[in-house]
Amino acid sequence: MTTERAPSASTDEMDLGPWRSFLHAHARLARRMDEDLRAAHALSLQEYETLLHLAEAPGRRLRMGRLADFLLLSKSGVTRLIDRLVDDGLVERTSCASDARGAEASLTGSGLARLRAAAPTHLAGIRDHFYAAIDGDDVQVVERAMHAVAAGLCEPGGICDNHEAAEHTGPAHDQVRARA
Amino acid sequence: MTTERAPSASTDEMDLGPWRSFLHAHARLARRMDEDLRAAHALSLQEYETLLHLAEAPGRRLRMGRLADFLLLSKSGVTRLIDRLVDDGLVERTSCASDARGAEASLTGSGLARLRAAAPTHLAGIRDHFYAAIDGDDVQVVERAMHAVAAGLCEPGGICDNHEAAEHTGPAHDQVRARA
DNA sequence: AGGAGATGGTTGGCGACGCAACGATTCTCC
DNA sequence: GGAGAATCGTTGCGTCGCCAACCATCTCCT
Repeated sequence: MTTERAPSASTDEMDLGPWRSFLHAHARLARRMDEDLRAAHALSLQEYETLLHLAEAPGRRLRMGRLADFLLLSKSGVTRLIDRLVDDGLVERTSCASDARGAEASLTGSGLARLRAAAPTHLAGIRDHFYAAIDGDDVQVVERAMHAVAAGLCEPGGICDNHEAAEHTGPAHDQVRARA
Repeated sequence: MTTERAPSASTDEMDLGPWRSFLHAHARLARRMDEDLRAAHALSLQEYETLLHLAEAPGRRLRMGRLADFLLLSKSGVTRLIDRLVDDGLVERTSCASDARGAEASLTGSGLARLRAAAPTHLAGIRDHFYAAIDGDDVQVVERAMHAVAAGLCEPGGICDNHEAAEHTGPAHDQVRARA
C-alpha cells in the first residue's frame, strides 16, 4: 500500500481537505454521541464503552491495565474512571487472584442493566450519524484506511495487536442485548 | 448516497469494525500529533491550529466567537486558550472597532514566527501518519465519507457552512511558509 | 535465598474544557 | 427614543484526563 503518492518529498501543496474533514467529523460525532448518551442515560461515552468492554470480557471482569489498553487511556485515567463507576454502583473493584498487585473491575448487575438500557441509544447514534452518512460502498474503504492509520501509529517496537479493532466482524453487544 | 444499507431497521448485526477503527485511528493520531508538537515546539495541537486560523484570517485577526466555531470549542474554552497564547506573547487581544462588545485575537510577530517554526512538524505528521497510511486511491473516498458525516451532524436548523472544511482544496498554510 | 529491577495500580498536582451565570453592548420594534 | 430581547465575551465552578511520584508485589539472576 501507500502506492504512488507523489508529494512525499515536500509537505507543500498537500491537500489538507481530507485531514480537516477527518478531524471535523470526529469532533462533531464524538460530541454528539456523548451528549445523547448523557442526556438519556447519564453516562459519558467513555463510561459506556467501559461498561461495554467489561460486558464483553470473560467473567465480565477486566484488569485495570487491560482496560487502559482498550480505552486508550492512561492508567490513572482508568483508576478514576472506575472510581466513578464504583461510586455509581455499576462496577465493583476486586483484587486479582493470581497477582496480588493487580486489581480487577467487574460489572455489577446494575451496571449490566444500565448498559443494556443505554445500548439502543448508542447503536442508533452510530447508525444514524456514522453509517447513514457514508455511502455503502465506502464503508469498507473507510475501515481499511482507518485501520491502516491506527496500525501505522503503533510504534514499531510495541506489540499493538492487543486490541479488538481487528476482529469484531460480526455483531458485538451480544452480552448486552441478550434476553433481558 | 446512503444507498441500500439493509440493516437500517435494527441496530442488531451492525458491523462495528469501521466505527471502532475510526475512533481508534483518531485517538492515536491526535495523541501523537499533539505529543510531537509539544515536544518540538511547546505548542498543543489546539494552540497550533488556533495560530494557523489566525494566520489565515484577513488581517491575521479573528473574533472570539468565530474562533470558537472554527475550533469547535466552547466560548469559555476559547477565552482561556487565548489567555494562554497572550501570556506567551503569541497573540494580542484587541477590542473590536465595529462592535464594542466584541474582542479580537490578533497574531503577533512572535506568534507568526512560532507558527512558521512549528508548521513543518505538523505537516510532516499529517503526511507520515495520515496520508502515508492510506492508499492513494482511498484518500478521496475518506474525505467524502468524513465530510458527509460532519455535514449530517450539523443540526438541520443551524447554518453549518461557516467552516472551511468544504473548500481548502489547495495548499493551505500560505501565510505560514511564505518567504521568511 | 535474596536483592535488583520490572510491573500493576493509586495518589497528588495540574491543565484544559464545558456549563451556567454574569455584565456589557447592540438590536428590535412599538 | 427607549424598554426588552438577543448577542458577545468573561468568570466561577465542576469534571475529566495526564504526568510523575509512590508503594506493593512479582521476576529473575546470582
